[in-house]
Amino acid sequence: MISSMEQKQAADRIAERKLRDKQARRALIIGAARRIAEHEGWSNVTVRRLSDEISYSQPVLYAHFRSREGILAAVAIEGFQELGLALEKVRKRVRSGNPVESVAAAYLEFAASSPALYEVMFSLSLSVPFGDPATPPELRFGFSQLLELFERQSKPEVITELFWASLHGIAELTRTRRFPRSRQKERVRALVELFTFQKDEAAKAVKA
Amino acid sequence: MISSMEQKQAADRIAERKLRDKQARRALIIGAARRIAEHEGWSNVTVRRLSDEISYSQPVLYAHFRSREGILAAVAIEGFQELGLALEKVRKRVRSGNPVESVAAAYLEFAASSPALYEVMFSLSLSVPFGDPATPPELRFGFSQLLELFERQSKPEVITELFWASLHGIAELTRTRRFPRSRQKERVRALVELFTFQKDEAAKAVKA
DNA sequence: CTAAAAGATCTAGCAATGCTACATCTGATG
DNA sequence: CATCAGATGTAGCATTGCTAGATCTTTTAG
Repeated sequence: MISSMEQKQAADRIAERKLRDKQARRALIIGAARRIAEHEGWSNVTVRRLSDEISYSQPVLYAHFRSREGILAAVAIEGFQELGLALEKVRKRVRSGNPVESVAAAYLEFAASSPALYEVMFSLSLSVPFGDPATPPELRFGFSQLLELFERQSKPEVITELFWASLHGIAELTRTRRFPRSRQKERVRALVELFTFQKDEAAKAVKA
Repeated sequence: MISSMEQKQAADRIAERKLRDKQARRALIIGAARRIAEHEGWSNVTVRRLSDEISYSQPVLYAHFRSREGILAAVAIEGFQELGLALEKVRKRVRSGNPVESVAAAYLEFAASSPALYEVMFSLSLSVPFGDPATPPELRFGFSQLLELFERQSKPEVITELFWASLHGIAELTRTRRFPRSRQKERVRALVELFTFQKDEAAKAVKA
């Protein structure tokens, strides 16, 4: 009886180790994809190149992901997770100053420092409305960080969506070089001004 | 002498006709690409499919465009032209009401009614800063339409870029289904409110 | 009017890609 | 130790963008 128990445990250990190995390899694939994309663009992220990079044959990749697009989707989700964490960090840490400004800067910094990552996050159609329960939690997490900024406003969802859209537009048009980087600071300043609501709207008028 | 003259003219005629034919075929290619993209997505716009569609062999396409991407770029430029015209039309026609609102609605209507066209306009990197003289005039035209909306503001370029970024963000996040369509009207209303500047800022406060 | 030259168009094929059926090899099991 | 299951590799298919060379058509020149 004991022997069978021990065997069971041994089998479990083996299963665990195999799972760890598998997850490690999965992380290796995702990491390679990110690295190549960031240095040489997504068109150079081919299945053959990835299999080379991790020193396995191509079919191994298909044991981890359904398709090439599945790999990109995994990278994108990782990106959303990191973006959410970055925003949360800034929002929680900065007590002084305008939180809207801090979060906006953090968002744009994220997009600018990992352009390929940001690109894949939005070029894919793993897109489901945020309300939908099928939406991966990583996606909702980032949104919720923005939401907290405006929860005191009259229509938080609408304002949050608008704020996100503006940030995304700036990030995207900057990434594709349609906006000159030279005016970026002014753009952010103007954005923050638009989305900073005084408790008393009249205060602004009086001040001016 | 006269005979040689006549020959010259005949040769010109032929050259003209050939040019017309070539342009017509070019338009045919672009049209087919747009149609297929809008119905079946850009991944179905293959060189073979296009050559089928216009009843020519594939190499003919390369007499018109350097590459497949060149075809997409041509479609994108056509798109920018049409967007610019649509905005101009609305801006000039609507005298009553808020021009910012009309233009915003027209922009989003354009993006929503031709999602594939809008997609290719911004997914390609035919992207050069607007200041750059190498930028196709079609691209600058659309921007100039938005610019006129805010030319009385203190920093028209910055406000215009911000407005454009917001519109683009809304369009893109709606197209990829990250925003529920149900709140679209409210989003536009909030956007318009943010970008409508009273001559006297106090008026708003007083009114409230 | 006819032959040569120029130009337009097609056929056929290359290299690269995503993906997969099948063979092989390794390691766990009794 | 033999067997069997699962992991991994080999080899190949269909599709893609693109192009060299052959073929056919039109223009030019004698």
